[in-house]
Amino acid sequence: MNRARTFDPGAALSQVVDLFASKGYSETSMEDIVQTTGVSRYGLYGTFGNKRELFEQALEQYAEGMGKQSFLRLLEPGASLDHIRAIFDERVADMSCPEENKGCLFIHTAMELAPHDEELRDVLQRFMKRISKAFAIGLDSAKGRGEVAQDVDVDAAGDLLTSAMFGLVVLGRTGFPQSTLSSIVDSTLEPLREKSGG
Amino acid sequence: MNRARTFDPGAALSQVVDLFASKGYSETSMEDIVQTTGVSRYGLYGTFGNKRELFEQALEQYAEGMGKQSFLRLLEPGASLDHIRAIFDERVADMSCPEENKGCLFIHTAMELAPHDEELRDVLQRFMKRISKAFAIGLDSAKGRGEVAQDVDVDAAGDLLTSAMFGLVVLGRTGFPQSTLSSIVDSTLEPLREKSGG
DNA sequence: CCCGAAACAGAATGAATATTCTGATTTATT
DNA sequence: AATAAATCAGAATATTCATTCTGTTTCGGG
Repeated sequence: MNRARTFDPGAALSQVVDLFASKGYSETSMEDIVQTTGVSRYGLYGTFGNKRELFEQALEQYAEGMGKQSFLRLLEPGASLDHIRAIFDERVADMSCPEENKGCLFIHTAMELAPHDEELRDVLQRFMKRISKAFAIGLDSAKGRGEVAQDVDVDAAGDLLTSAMFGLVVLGRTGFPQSTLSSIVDSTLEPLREKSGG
Repeated sequence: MNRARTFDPGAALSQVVDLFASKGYSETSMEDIVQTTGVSRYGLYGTFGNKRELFEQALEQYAEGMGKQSFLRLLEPGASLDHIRAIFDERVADMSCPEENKGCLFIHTAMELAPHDEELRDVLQRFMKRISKAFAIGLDSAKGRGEVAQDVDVDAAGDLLTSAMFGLVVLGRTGFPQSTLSSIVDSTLEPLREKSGG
């Protein structure tokens, strides 16, 4: 009886995620979203609600994507310091490719929306805690492999790595070269490492 | 012959700095600025140019203020690790006072404007490099006092601390408690410290 | 093959925004 | 005191934005 939807909501949301991650909330207009996704206003509002709700769903898909792409590995038994290093290296690579203009939906949310949107702030905080926890679990696993020093507090180090990741993105956005970002990653991870042959 | 200006441009700019630092560029309207400063549109446009130019001047005043308030100490001969710690603690205190809603004009500039405004990106990069350099000089001084380990590369560590400061602000904005932020500061600075009595 | 419910494309709406304009007001000099 | 230049407060303008509305098109069930 009804006409079928002509777009795939998941695919459209992915494109919306990229837009918001690159430009943030205020600088991304519904017109941008219509143009980029090819979905009509009717479809967007009917499927996702208003802009604010669309952003929330984008944030959730972004977090899920980050989890699957990067952090799930840290929860597996064989997780090593190399896995953690790889997560930072991917982030550095993203930031060193200016034409792709990848940003960070977490930072945009924190800076633009979190202070006056309690719900988004809580959602964001939950996601960040999940990242810290994943780092902590990965570090614990790496400790078991003798890669991380025994005296490292993995929970505290998890928060440290989460925070460090955001700092890295901010420097990447201001155009610092890949070499600088990589050096910061080195400086961040080096102190955690078990000194071999001391 | 002419009527005198009824406002102090420096004081007005200070208020504009606070507005932009708290809410960023897009979310701060000229109407906000008129209301907060009490300065008429005529006065604002006549004195500072358009919004973009006003922002640039705010960014410069912000950087100067940060320098005078925080980083100049690191250039003096007696600079110690405690001075560096104090800079982070002040930042943590700012972020732990939600009603003041202090933000960071550097991060807002990096996330909102730097990718598509080459001039602001270069200005911002210059300010960040200055901060890294100040940290490096402070670390070198602290090294001379035996507080920082001899094998620390102060230039690399300067970049690390700059990046860490931004990560801290992002976590502060998403509502993490002061204890978490302080713990991250501990984890950041601890590896630099000379091990006493080893 | 037709009907109606749902989706489509895009026009319409109303609010917000950056910037400019206007008439009244002030003040240093004559 | 009178003048002219500059400032002021706020109205006017033109644009952009989020959201809603409208007439048209599609397509499953009778």
